Amino acid sequence: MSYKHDDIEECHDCHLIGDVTENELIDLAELFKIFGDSTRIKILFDLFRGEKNVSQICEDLEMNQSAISHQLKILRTSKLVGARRDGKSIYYSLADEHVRMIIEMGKEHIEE
Amino acid sequence: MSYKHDDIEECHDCHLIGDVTENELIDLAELFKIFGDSTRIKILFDLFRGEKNVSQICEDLEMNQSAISHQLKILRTSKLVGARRDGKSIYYSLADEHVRMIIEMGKEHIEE
DNA sequence: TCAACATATGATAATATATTCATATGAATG
DNA sequence: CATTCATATGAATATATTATCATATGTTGA
Repeated sequence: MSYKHDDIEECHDCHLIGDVTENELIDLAELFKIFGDSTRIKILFDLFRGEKNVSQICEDLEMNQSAISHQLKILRTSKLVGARRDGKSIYYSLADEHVRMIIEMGKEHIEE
Repeated sequence: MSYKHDDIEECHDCHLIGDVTENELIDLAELFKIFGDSTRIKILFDLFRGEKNVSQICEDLEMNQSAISHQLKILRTSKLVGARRDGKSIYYSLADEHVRMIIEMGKEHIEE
């Protein structure tokens, strides 16, 4: 018996794993992946207590501005953070309660 | 002003982001990273309903045995799944309630 | 309008990761 | 004990990801 995939390519919308479609799982992995980088999760935790501009985040994380901006872009694209401009600065904040919940869960995991 | 990191290397045990140490966040990112791969999350969802052996997982995911085994090893190493041998087969299962909770949360996110 | 500041972005290089193939290990059975 | 089945593992390749550097964009105030 061979377990090779063999490209019979049924559509990912139709293929169920448990009771969830393959596509849904791919999206879910995508979401977890965002949290799965230490720079990004540090940013999220940093924003947990309120909005901050980029310079503040750089100082808090002791990382250079470009690296932070690149990761902020990923967080923005994934709708995990929101941004607002105030003068020269841009203030970032957690996007919604859903994100707070996931982070909250992370905190609990840590504190257990 | 420069935001370069500059290797002043304070210890990660001491550096706080919010009220959490850098090391704790690195570990947490590590955990999320495991869930952040579609093959691994498919395996975890597949195991959500009960233990399965490797061949069954291969069939469910339509993926080749080696790829599955490699990912199972990562899941084992991270203590997210447990394994038990029965004859020639090895049965895998979710390691504990903590894992189930995270997956449960994923399911909710999907079903919202 | 120019200079200074805050942030974003593109290119690159270093590193990590996943899959595949080939093969090894280990159990069962004739 | 040789063969077959189930799984694991090492090496190689392909791909993705991250940080850095250099530079661009956009804002403010002189």
